[in-house]
Parts: sequence; structure tokens; C-alpha cells
Amino acid sequence: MDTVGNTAEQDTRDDELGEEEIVERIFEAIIDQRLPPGAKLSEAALCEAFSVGRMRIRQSLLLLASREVVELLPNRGAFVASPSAEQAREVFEARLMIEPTVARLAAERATDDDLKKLEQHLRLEHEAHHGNKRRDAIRLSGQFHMLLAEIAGNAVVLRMVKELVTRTSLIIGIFGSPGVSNCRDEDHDEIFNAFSARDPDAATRLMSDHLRHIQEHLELNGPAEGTSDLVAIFRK
Amino acid sequence: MDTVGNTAEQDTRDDELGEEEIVERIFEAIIDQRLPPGAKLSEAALCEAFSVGRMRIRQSLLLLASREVVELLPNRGAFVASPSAEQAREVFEARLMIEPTVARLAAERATDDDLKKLEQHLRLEHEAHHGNKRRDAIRLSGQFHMLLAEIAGNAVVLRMVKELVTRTSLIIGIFGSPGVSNCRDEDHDEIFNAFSARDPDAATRLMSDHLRHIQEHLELNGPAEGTSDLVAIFRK
DNA sequence: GCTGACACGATTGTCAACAAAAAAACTACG
DNA sequence: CGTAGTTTTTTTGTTGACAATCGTGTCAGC
Repeated sequence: MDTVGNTAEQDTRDDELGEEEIVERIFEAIIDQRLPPGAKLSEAALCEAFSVGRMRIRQSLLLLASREVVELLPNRGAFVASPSAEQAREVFEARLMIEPTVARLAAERATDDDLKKLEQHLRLEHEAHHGNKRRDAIRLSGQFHMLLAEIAGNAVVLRMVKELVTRTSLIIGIFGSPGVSNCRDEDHDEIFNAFSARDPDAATRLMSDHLRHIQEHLELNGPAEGTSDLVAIFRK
Repeated sequence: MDTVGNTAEQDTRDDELGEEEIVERIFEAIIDQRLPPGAKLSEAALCEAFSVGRMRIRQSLLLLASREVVELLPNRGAFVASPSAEQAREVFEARLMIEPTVARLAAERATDDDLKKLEQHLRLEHEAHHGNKRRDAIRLSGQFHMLLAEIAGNAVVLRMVKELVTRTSLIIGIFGSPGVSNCRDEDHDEIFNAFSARDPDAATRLMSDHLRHIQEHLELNGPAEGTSDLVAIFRK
């Protein structure tokens, strides 16, 4: 169903899921916007969903909270985070700090094999976009950014980008216009062209523009933050 | 004893420490190099050290592991991480990606009050440096970078910088020349001068140079990684 | 009819005992 | 005297039950 091709990370697959896998699955569900901001993540429900003990779930939720993807209210439980406008600003500021340089490094270091992987990925993005597969489109456009970080060859930065992309999905879910999807795939195409042309400077600039485009399509002044919890939940 | 002036974060001080506090304390201990790379973090010992239940410690260690500051070996326990040369490269690449822009933003946004705080901090750094208080000097020079992220006004980035600074302490512990301390405080002085002159471009460039200086003083080709574990443990 | 307190149910947080695995110590053998 | 195998001990991982807290529903009083 929603299984992604996970080539690596197959070490602990005896019969139970590790906490890292659970975290990954919840990350994906949030990127796909199957889990909207503010959704309650009941321990019991998650225990049944993943067929694991409560402790494992508890640890996973703690991990997610440490990435600020989940909010942990004492004695109340875990909820999918609802970033404020201020937090949204911070996330995009961080992305603008990191990802243009990621694009530059990736463009400098990409092998021919990497370019082929990128091309293949863009094909999938186009398919999803034209086939009105909104979920797939969103997930793939997030994965594009992670793929770049992977090509850049820096695990530290990859982890940061993964967190930022996931939080961006939440932000778009709250502040985004309903019809508009995550990234415009034409932007991704242009970045890829810079890769093909071996032009790191262009890749840097295009990524910068791309992120600014996304941010401009948000309404960060619109919904008041105080009511955002309830509003976000009920306008699903 | 070794309590640092923690102005904020005094919410849960009834009688037990929260996991966030424990994580913070261990972070500080690693920055101070009281906990060398490879040191074993036994659950029982930490339980006694912090006077908390085993579960709290367990969660704290998981949090630290998720920041790659602690290595968690199944059925073996928790150890302070021993970054490889490759990881060291990645950490510095990430810092060079983020911190020059942090310096720029901080320079643009610093209030007069921020400048005073910076000046006060540099005074402390000088004292520690000239008074041969190596531990204090290292801790303070790390805090300088965090202070900049705080002034930049971005909590997301602040958390990233905190993680990177802590890991840098481990890296210096492994790959640094014994006598050389963390940062040269003259570099910090120059950055502060750029702040005073309201010159964000200079601040950006100086931070970039500063980080490169630190990296150049490491011997990332020197000690083989295989022996680093044992060596690091026994030269406490 | 509406507002307050009270009690119930459900969920989360914590603890202690138990099981499993690895490290250490000891013994026997080469 | 060194080494390999075995037993002991320590440490980690997991499960289950229990305690505390919060949200909800009910009922009495105004």
C-alpha cells in the first residue's frame, strides 16, 4: 500500500518493529497529510496499529517530540504538532540557510548515477502530479529535497532536512491554500537542469528561489494562532 | 558545584529532574569534556547521579542518542559518541552551512541589549582563557555560538547549533591537539567588532573563517578510528 | 433553566519484578 | 603458563500491574 522502497535499514525485521521504523512511518504519514496537525496520537491506538508494546510507542513519541513534529502535553497525551506562524517563519528561515548550500554541494558531487536517480524521481513526480495523486505528489516533492541532501553526502544535514521537510508539510497543512500542493515540480525540473549542466551556482540560486516561492504561497498572517488547534482539526 | 547559571527553564523543579534537564546536564558535561568520547554511561550510575528512576534515564539516553551525542549499543548500554573523521567532516560542513548565516542574521537583529550581553560574555571568555580555566574556556566558547543563534531569534536553528557545538567538543577531544583549546577568543572578538560596527557581511565572513580555523587545527587524518575508543577511554 | 460541584471512566505516568543477554571470573586442559 | 570452555554475576530490555491526572457526564442547588 503505502510502503516505500526502503533499500537500506532492514536490520531489525524479525517480527517486531524498531522505534526508528515507527518514527519513520509516522513521519511519512505526516508528510502525506494523513495525520493532520492537532491529531491525537493515542498510545493504545498506536500500539494496536504497529502491534508493539506501549513502551516502544512511548519512546517513539518522545523521539518525534524531540524533533518538534509531535507535541507532548503532560498527562494529556501526544498530538501532531500545529506550528505557529512564528515557527513556520523559523522553519523556512532554516531551510533557506541550509538547502541552497545543500543544492550546491549536491550539484558539485553528483555522480552520473545520482543524475539518473534524480531523473527517475522527477518522472514519478510528474506522474503523480498529472494523475491527481495529491498524496503521492506531496510525498515525492518532499523526498526530492531529501534526495538532494543524500547526494550531497552529509548524514547530519540529511537528518536536518528530513525534519524541516516534515514540519513544512504541517505548515502547508495549516497555512497553505487548499488547492496548492507542496512544491511546484517545474522548480524541481529547473534545479535538475542545473545539475545536468554542472552549474552549482545556478542550483544554489534556484533552490533559494524555490523555497521562497513556497513560502510566498502561504498565508502566514491569516488564521489566528489561538484558535488554530480547534480550527485545524475541524476543517479537515 | 558545577551548576551553571540557567536563567530560563526552571519550570519543573519540584523535587525531581525532568528528562530535558538531564539531557542538558549531560550535554554540558560533554562540552566541558568531563565525559570523554567512549565513556560508558551506565544506567544505574546515572540513576544515582541524578536521583531519578531508571525510566527517566533511559528516555534521556534515547534523546541523546537521537542527537548522535550518545551511541546506544543493543544489550551493551550507552556510550558517549566517538565521531569518526567522516562524521567530523560532516559536522563542520553543516556548521559552515548554518553558522555564517546565523552570524549575519544576529548582526542584523542584535539589539543594544544583545550587544551588552555579548560583551559581558566575551569578558568571561577572556577571564577563563587567561586564568587557565580550560573547562570554562571551552564551555564559554561553545556558548558564544549558541548565544549568536539565540540573538538571531530562531529556535529551530538554535537547537541545531547546540547539537553541532556539542558534537564539535567530542571531535576536538578526539582529533584536537592536546594543548589547543576550542575556539580562539580573538576570533570571537573580531566577530563582536563586526556586530558593534553593524556590519553583517563582515560577521558572516568572519564566522566562516573562524570555523575553518578550528577545522584546520584538527588532525582528521591522524589517529586511526579503530583504536580511538580504547585510547579515548583510558586517557581520562 | 442554568451553573456549580462531584464522581466516573479513560488515558497517561511510574514503578517493581522478571527475562535475556553480555561481560567477567573461574576452572580445567593442553 | 596460556587458552578454551563453563559458570557466575552484572547490566540491559521487557512486561505487567498500579497510581495519578485529566476529560466527561451527571446531578443537586440556585
